[in-house]
Amino acid sequence: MPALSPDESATTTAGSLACDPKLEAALAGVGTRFKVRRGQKLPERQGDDAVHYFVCDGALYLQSELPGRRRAIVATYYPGDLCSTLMVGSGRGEDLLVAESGTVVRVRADMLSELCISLPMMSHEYVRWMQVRAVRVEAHAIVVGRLTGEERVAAYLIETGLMRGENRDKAVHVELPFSRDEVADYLALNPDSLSRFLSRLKSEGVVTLLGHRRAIIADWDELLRRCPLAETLRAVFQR
Amino acid sequence: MPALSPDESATTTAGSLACDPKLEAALAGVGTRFKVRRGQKLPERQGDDAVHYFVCDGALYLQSELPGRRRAIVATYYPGDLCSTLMVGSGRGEDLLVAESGTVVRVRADMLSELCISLPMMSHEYVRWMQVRAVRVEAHAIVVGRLTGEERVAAYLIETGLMRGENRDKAVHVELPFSRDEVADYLALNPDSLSRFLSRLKSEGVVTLLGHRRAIIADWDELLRRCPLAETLRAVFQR
DNA sequence: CGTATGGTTGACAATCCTCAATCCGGGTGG
DNA sequence: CCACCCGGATTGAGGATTGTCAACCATACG
Repeated sequence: MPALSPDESATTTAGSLACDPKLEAALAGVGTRFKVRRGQKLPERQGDDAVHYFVCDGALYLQSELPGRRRAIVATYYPGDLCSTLMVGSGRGEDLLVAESGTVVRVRADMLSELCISLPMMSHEYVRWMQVRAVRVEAHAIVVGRLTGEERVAAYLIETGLMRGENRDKAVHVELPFSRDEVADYLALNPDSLSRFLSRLKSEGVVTLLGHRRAIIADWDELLRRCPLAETLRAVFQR
Repeated sequence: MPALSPDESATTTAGSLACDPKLEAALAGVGTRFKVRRGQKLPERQGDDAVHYFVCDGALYLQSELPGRRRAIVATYYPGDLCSTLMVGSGRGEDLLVAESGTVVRVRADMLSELCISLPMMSHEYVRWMQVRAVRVEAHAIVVGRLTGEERVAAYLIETGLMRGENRDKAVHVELPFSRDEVADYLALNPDSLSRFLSRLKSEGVVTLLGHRRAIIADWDELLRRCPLAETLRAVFQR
């Protein structure tokens, strides 16, 4: 068993990862729990208040549109993550979108603040969410800034494998939440270039693609060797 | 007065920016206040505990070294910022360094947690620090991932101008905390390329460089026009 | 079974990196 | 006060990587 492989004990199917039910219940008590569909844009305000989205199921991402058909996907939110819109401004082209249909709990910012006072464990958890987010974005900044195209693709597969992969007889199966264009914008790559790098990994037997949304990482260790940030990613993307 | 210019009321010299004295005093009460010199590496542990550094004066940065002489500078910490080393692992090549000599307060992680319980305002501030940090790194990820070389250089000058600039008869004077190589690694650029882009901005009369560590942004508005992320940077780098 | 959407691939262009030569500025010693 | 030297900064030529555009292919869906 390689040290960096996804949790072997994970037997749930991808997309229905466990997230602390006590937290979810506490948040649902002061917020609204509802289903979201892929492609849906989540409002960053409720009236005049900022809101938080707790991901129960599915996946969200934060994008930023730039002039000239450039888009950056800055962060991905997985089940158990809290996405805060306190600093999101759609006036600056930033939007929170649903990558994979699922369930979220929406909580108004002031409600969460109150909850943090009445529930000390929530306060602790809130800080942890923010820290995890900061550290993940840092790792992501290194990926898009200093890695080559092929290393970036490896980094994405490692991230997704760690967050959503299942171990099946030495290979890792992953359901990919992103479309090609979304992966490309997440990795700051052109979709054409992304396709090339993926093809290379395919032809070298590291991964196999089943349809458009399912990948089998045949050689996990080889994938790790192809990404200089593998160790950091493991520390940061952990479920 | 351009809408995006650095605060006109700032009369302090760069490097001695104001940071909330009450916060600083509260932190100094449970931590250690000391001077740091440029180039110094700050330990990320104190015994077995993680620590936080509150920047009173000067500037810090977080770097990550990669195989093959690649280095990424992931974040810069200005006066008033709190740098948490909870997730920094020098085992993965990450280090916290001093860009500009100054003063910091070091607080052990458990001490800060206690302070957050006894002082509700500190808890609120802690969350805000983490959020600001995440949002800045997000903006930075867009800069290094999706902007062209020249746009990145403009982004850096805007960031530094907003955080440390002084308005003097329509121009903005800035003391740059980073060396050339550090700026290059912060922008995910090669030092040679950085030099080229700076020369272009110089020859076009947007900036003037005085010595190696001092810049005069002659045409602030033009600089903003050259960076598609100017509006976001203003929202995020604000003192 | 046809159409539509999205993914792949090839040729070429643009951008940025690498390496090496040159330049400049600041300190040192004559 | 000036010549010299050293380290960092600049600049040029050439190469590597990635982006662009267009044609082709596959998969999904009615």
